[in-house]
Amino acid sequence: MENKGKYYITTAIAYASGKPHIGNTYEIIMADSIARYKKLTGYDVRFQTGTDEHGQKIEEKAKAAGLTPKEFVDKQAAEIKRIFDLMNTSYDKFIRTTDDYHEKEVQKIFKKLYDQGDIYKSEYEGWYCTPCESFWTESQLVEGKCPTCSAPVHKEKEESYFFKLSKYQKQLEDYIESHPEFIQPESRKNEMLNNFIRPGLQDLCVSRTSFKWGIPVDFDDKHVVYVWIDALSNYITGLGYHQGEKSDELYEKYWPADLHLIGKDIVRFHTIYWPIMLMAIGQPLPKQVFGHPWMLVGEDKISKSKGNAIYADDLVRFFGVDAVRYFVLHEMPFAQDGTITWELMIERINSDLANVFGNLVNRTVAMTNKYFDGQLSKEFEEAEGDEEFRQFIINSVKTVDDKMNQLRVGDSLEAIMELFRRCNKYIDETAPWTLAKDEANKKRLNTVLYNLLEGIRIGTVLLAPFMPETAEKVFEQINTKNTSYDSLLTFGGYECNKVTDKPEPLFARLDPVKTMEEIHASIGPKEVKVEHKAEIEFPDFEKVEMVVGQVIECKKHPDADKILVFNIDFGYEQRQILSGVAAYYKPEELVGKKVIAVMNLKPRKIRGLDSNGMLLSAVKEVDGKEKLELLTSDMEVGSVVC
RNA sequence: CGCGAGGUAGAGCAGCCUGGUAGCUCGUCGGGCUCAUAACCCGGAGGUCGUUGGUUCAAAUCCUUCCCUCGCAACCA
Repeated sequence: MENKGKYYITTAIAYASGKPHIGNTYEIIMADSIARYKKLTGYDVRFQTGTDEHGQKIEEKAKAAGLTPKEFVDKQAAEIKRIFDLMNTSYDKFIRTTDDYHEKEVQKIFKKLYDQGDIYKSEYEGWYCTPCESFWTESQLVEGKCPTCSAPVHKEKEESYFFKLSKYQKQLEDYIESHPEFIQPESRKNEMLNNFIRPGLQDLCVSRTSFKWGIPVDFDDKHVVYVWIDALSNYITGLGYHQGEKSDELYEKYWPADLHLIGKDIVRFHTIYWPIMLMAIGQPLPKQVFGHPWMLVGEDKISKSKGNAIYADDLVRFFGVDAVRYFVLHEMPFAQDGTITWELMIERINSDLANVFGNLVNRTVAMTNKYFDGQLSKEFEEAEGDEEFRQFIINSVKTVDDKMNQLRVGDSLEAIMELFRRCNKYIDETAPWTLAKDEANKKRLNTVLYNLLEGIRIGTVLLAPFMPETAEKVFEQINTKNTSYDSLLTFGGYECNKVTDKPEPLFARLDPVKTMEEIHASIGPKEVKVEHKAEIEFPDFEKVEMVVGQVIECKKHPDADKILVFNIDFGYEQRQILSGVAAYYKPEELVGKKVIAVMNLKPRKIRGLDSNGMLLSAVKEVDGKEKLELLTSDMEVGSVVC
């Protein structure tokens, strides 16, 4: 096969603060399928992924876990790698931002930018709250005081290094405009230009003094390099880029990247900060950045705190690696968020993988055994419809290629399924079991089965980048070695080897009800993670003053969507209390209700209105939706709750 | 008027850029078939393409009004 040149693809590096859920895992599966497809079609591919291991959050999480940051990220990185391996992803390089060669290069890059005046030392000025040790912006302050503890704040300066993005703004804008394929999907391109670049780029804060777990700035050790320069440069340090010296061969060969595959939330960093960094160090820019959509569970964004997270290893345990790969790749639209639920997963496996694909292979192999003892010959007898069938199969190869070149992975898989559906239809059209009744039709029957096995072979070669293990199984069952991409360009590459005499079903059909029961039994209980608070003494509890009061008046907060403003009668006084229940109640339906309020909570302003207490309510997550009820009482107004 | 995405058959989506008979998968109903994993194949029912007005010979598609949903931001004492 002709060598089409090199192809360097990367995923974003995963933040090593927790276990990646299926939404995170989706990215590397997609990258893997693209990498494998490029390899199949004749590219010299390099595929890099890894972990982002610095930052305050990791520092804190490590502390909470009683580990050093390094011990903590070692554990996390191992877990992330395990999941990537479980998903059978063929990355060539797993980089960790704590790798020493990476740290060294980041320091050199930082120094280089500083020396040439692109990074300068300045001060970040903001409102500082001493008790909370936090900076706040003007707009975050509540009445000029700390929004968390209401303590007075003062202006304070934190020393920081800044990167002069503005210097490269014009150059970047020109690049983006003259390379329409650079940012994908295109809607993101306009977003970047209109919202960030054209209004003028703010200089970027690229160092921190507020935490220690990062790459030290080697000429100013109070500072650590903040995420941008550290994380983004992994794409070149992983290839052996050396600032100011000759880089490794790998770098010379593979850079610039052909594709950075990332989530849509970090498009900005990859299409603004990263290109500017590269311009500043005089390196070529990546050819394309694709911000893929997100995978949602039902209607919701996946989040651990919501408890709706679905993990790759659980999915694999129930469905197998390739079925999970198929699902996430097939189900994710190009530019719109996709949905995953256990039910959808079962449906897809049954209809596409078991019924259409698995069953096709099974019935074809079975007939080959039944009518020809498993071995066909190349003696053919044409009939009407054969040519159209062959054309359809060959056209599918082209369709898949078109779609893959546009990174439309889901559409590619759909085209492959379409091919298999066409094969099933061909069986019906030709009715091999009828041909088999008359020995005179032997040659014709041989032709029909040959066309089918060849269709399956072609479809399976196309499928291999997406479902590698399944493809291997099919190649074994139909006993073909002819699995090159070149062999797909003309119909007729199947060798007529003896097929397996005991075809195992590729995918078992799943009983939706039974499978869901099993899933609930196995996963359900674990999802409910109760986080208990520390034990308290009775006197602590006694400090809380709770009283029954009646709602006299209730209206929406004029400036806050989620908040209702209550006027509540406690018998001895009336109070205004604010509560964030607007999503659950209409104001008028609460008038007259007797609710329970905490009276001695420190008053606080919320978006301009005073709240002198807090209403009690019960909250629980039910079926992924938060359910809430304000607690009420039938007791007289003014009753003390204890 | 904070930013963004979206509203097309019971469900999930494509089509919209570049107007020209509304399409796919699942479900449902009916039929066919018996090689196969009760699978496969064919057909039917089901949509005034969120709403208003406009441009046009022609609008799901272009412009406009309003409504609704979902992210992000702010706010849940």
